[in-house]
Amino acid sequence: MTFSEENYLKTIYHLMAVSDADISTNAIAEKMETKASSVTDMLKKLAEKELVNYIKYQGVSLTEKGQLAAKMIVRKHRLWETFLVEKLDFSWDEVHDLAEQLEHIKSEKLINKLDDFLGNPTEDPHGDAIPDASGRITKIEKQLLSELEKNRVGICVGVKDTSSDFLKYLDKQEIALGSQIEIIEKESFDSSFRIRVGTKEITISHKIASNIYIK
Amino acid sequence: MTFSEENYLKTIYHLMAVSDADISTNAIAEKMETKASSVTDMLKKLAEKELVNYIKYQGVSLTEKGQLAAKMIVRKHRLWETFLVEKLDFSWDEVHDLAEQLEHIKSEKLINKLDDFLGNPTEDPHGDAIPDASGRITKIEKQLLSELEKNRVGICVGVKDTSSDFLKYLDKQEIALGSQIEIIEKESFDSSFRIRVGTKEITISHKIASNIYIK
DNA sequence: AAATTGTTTTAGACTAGACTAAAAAAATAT
DNA sequence: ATATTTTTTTAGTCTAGTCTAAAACAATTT
Repeated sequence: MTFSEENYLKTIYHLMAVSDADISTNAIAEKMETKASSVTDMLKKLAEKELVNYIKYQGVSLTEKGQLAAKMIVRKHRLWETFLVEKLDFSWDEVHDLAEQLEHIKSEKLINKLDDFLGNPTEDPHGDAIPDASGRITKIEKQLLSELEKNRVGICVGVKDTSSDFLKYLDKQEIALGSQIEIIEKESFDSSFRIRVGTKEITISHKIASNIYIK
Repeated sequence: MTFSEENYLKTIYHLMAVSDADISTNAIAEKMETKASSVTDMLKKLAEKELVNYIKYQGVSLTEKGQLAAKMIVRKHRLWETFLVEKLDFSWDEVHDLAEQLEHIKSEKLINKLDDFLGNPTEDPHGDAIPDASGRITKIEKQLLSELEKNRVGICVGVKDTSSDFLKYLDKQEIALGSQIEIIEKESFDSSFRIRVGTKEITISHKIASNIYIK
């Protein structure tokens, strides 16, 4: 499987995780910052290899085989991210692009040994689940901070948006995985939140609150 | 720089280390298992980028810039090999192909952090020198086992041939980096050697003896 | 010095993956 | 129901890197 094929599979996998319905050519093109015509070409190729179910003009979904392949790429991505943060001391906003490269290294043995070396983690540095060697995923129960009631307290267990900008913002506010967060007030006018992080009190927008997972 | 460009540079670098004279198109083609015409195409491209000095029909050599780039690839290759053996518990005959992939990961920061994580090693698991971040190489004084006199004792500090077959043979004979080796007898008829490795006495051919470095 | 052999380069073709522009199909609006 | 807009596909072009076959050059032999 080529790098490009792997990137398409991964993108379709992530899109399927949020949409249920078949994935459109345009949705893939947009996410990958490429053109719809390029996507069509690749979908034909992936369908030929029985990695996706593709019907002209009707969108695409992963086959069992494609799903497993995609999970293995996600597994690699998240294990490498964990390695970079835990062992090489990278911060959580730096690791995505590097993992995008490392996820294409071809060796089952390597990734399984890396998994063991890291102590078989079930979540990556952003709180996302790491599929095991057979593709099984341990679901983490969590909810968005924005869904929490006033006066409730929770622990930050993940982030929805993993962009560098958002993660740097969280660093600045001293919000990290494991941080205790308490909802002090919900402002109905602009849906912003007054929260306590550790000992500090800060105000965050609804957009921020709806990108933080709490347990 | 593309993967392919990097592979050509690395090959030229390794050929220059053993030959002094300019490197021929055919030598590169043979080492890379490709065709001479493909090599010519790439040499033009590398010359264009001022990574090599190339004159039609006269062979090629690395420029300063090319040399540094090649060293950085070798550095990455050898640091990843060290990581695989030291941290992930791979054996020394398994790591070459994996390092061929990992050496193309693009990030200076990553490789420097990996270097630190490994304790800034100066040699890889085969006893080859690892260039530092600025390309400097700590020369290791060593000689071939085949050049040693009778009754001399030395420590294995490296191997010349790093093929999986040869390394597996050494494993079988219980020869590893750090093994003490004593020359018991040199057989003049076939130039074979009677040696003691640790407590065991074995016979090895001249070919074997001329691929083991001793200090 | 000419002929032969071997090496290297050129010319032209191929593939994967991207692109643009145009055509076809589907969805939406009137 | 027809017209318009949007989405998707097709057709054809481009680039990087490879290849084969032929031509050009260099080295060796006679």
